[in-house]
Amino acid sequence: MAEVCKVFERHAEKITRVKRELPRDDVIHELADFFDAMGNPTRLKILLALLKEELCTCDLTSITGLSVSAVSHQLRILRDRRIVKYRREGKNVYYSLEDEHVKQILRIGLEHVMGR
Amino acid sequence: MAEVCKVFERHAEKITRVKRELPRDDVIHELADFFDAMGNPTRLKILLALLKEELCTCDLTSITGLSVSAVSHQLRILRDRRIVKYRREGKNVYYSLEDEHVKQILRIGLEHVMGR
DNA sequence: ATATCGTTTGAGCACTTATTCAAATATGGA
DNA sequence: TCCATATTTGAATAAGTGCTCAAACGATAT
Repeated sequence: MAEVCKVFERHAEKITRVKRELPRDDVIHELADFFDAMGNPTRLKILLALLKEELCTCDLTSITGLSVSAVSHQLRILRDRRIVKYRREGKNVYYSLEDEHVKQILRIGLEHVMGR
Repeated sequence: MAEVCKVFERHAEKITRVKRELPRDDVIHELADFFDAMGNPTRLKILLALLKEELCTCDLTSITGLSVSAVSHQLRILRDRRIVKYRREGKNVYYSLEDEHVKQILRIGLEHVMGR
């Protein structure tokens, strides 16, 4: 790394300013994990389904067409990254989207890919 | 797959409704690719830098602290998925964010991880 | 044309990740 | 208690990903 080109001298100011204004590395990592969680077809399908309404693991299995185990593994990732929340009701565990941010991002993303 | 549990019978209506309202699979894949592109620390750092201003490959190398090659590879992914656009000016290639959707999503995402 | 600078590309490799399978756990009912 | 249903978990594996290195490309200047 760090085979800096001559541009550095000309752009030095700009570069240090941008560097200084950038979020801390741990914030960047956390945000990357957040987007990464939505960046997989299976997990995204789960999230888009939950954008409609609360659903249990079994519902999501039927909706995605995957095995119960596969869905549960993906749900764990979404839980760990606080993108979905859940509640137990008898034998079922119901999942829903964590907050408005998640919903907004899903809607804007949809708009983005639909409109082109 | 498809080892559907008994819940299916009770939730049949709900499930088919959600299924019907879900975007087409190709749309979901495209959207997943979109989020996936932001779901990597290096690429995300590049995007957050570009949220501040237009920058050339070399600037981004210096900002990320990675090799020119590594940055260029990641820029290719961001280009292919239409998350950044670019223009050539002499020997330099300047990159910037594709549109308002991308900027909005980055800002909301930041809000999401910062506020907790 | 030759050289230099900035950038891109392809191959290769270490590392990560999504799914499957088998087994474990949790809840409610007979 | 024992059983069925719903869900979670861990190990294993096949497929995918990010980086490095070496080479090529494109633009400008000499």
